Amino acid sequence: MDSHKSMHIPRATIRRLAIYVQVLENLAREGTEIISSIPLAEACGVNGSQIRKDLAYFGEFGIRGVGYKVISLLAAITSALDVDREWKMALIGVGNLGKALLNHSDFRARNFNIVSIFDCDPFKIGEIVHGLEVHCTKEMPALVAENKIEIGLITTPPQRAQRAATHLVNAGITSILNFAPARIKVPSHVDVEYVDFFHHLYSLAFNHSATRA
Amino acid sequence: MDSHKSMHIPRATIRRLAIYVQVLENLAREGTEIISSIPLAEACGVNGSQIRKDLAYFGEFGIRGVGYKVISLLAAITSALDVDREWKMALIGVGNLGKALLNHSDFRARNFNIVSIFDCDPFKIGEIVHGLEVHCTKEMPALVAENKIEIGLITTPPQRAQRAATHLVNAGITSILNFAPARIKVPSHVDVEYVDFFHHLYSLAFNHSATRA
DNA sequence: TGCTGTGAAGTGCTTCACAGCG
DNA sequence: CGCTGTGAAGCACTTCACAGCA
Repeated sequence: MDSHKSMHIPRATIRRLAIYVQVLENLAREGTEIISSIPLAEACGVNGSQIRKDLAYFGEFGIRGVGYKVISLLAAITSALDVDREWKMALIGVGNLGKALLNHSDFRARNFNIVSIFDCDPFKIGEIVHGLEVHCTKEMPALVAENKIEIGLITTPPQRAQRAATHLVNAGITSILNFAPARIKVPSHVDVEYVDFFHHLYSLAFNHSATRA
Repeated sequence: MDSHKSMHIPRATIRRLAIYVQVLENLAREGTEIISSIPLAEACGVNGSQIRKDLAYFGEFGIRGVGYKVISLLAAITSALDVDREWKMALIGVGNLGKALLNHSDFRARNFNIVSIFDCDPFKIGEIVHGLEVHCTKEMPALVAENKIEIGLITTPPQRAQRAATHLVNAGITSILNFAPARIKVPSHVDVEYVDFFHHLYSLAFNHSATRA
């Protein structure tokens, strides 16, 4: 394992690191101090070597013959993911979903903060929602620069998701989390993640029926 | 492609079918009648042969030299996924998140209906939330059987997610959608999907930092 | 002629198996 | 002695390339 910075890290590894964080946080809360790869893997629902290999992309964090210190492993992973600092976010689409997210206190707890909100409905612009003024999308470039916003959340209806994405990209945003049930087209340097729990319900439905076929 | 029922279908294919449904629904809404695999693939963010191969697991739905009829392909996929019928669901954990989901009208539109809700807080039991009475988890086996519930939604805090899962499994549920930020342990015949958008934020954060390193 | 459906080739991730260290 | 870290083997999914049909 040579210079960790230069090598390609699988997408699948990154997704699992988020799981490890979740499980390690719960272990830390319960007071577990040391854990070895196999029980940690079981708690995460993966294979033991998987964890060791995933971690190896970033360095050596374990103690041979012993295991991993929960607290310091957690710190190492959050540092590797760069989620041990503040991230500022913009939200576009102040409807039901947007408001529900603004009420979601976990953002602040994890240092992912929504600092500007936007809508294209003239009746909503100027309204104060959860302490934030709803801005017109025209003001996005200025506010993104001014507030050092790095992530955009799309919570519009599907018809307006593409327009919202384009606004974000034009404002200089390169990381987008899209809650709208629509795929969006963005330049290749922009990174998009999709959140849609109907996808998960569809998987459950299919497997349910396949299992009982 | 012989008898479609018997062959193994990759998890990855099922996940993509949900994307195809989403995109086809939007195409249908915009009035597109026919689409061929390559433009459909672009709209979905995947490769053209990927779509053709995914569909081949279930049958032949295209017209050679022409493409796919949007409406009938949509019907074919929703039928293959078994999401063209009603699914009844139970929700455990009537907190902020649980209430937000109960208000989420898309469930009804897609025929995934929450028909019973549970909590272990004695102060909440008996309360009416969105037209449903909050039940004690003890009543779960009876209500699951009576209402023919097939899917369980966990919206408890992480500490109580495992207990909620165990209640669901004991009540005969074999499909669980877990919104709590904790992994749960269930027997191998039970299928669990996890929804946690912090996982997606972590991916965005990592890629953001990696790209600019 | 154009696009689907599909075997074959290619790729990347997962798991194994064990050397190496605490 | 036990568990980590890691090359090598295995497996699953993706992409290619084209035969075959409308």
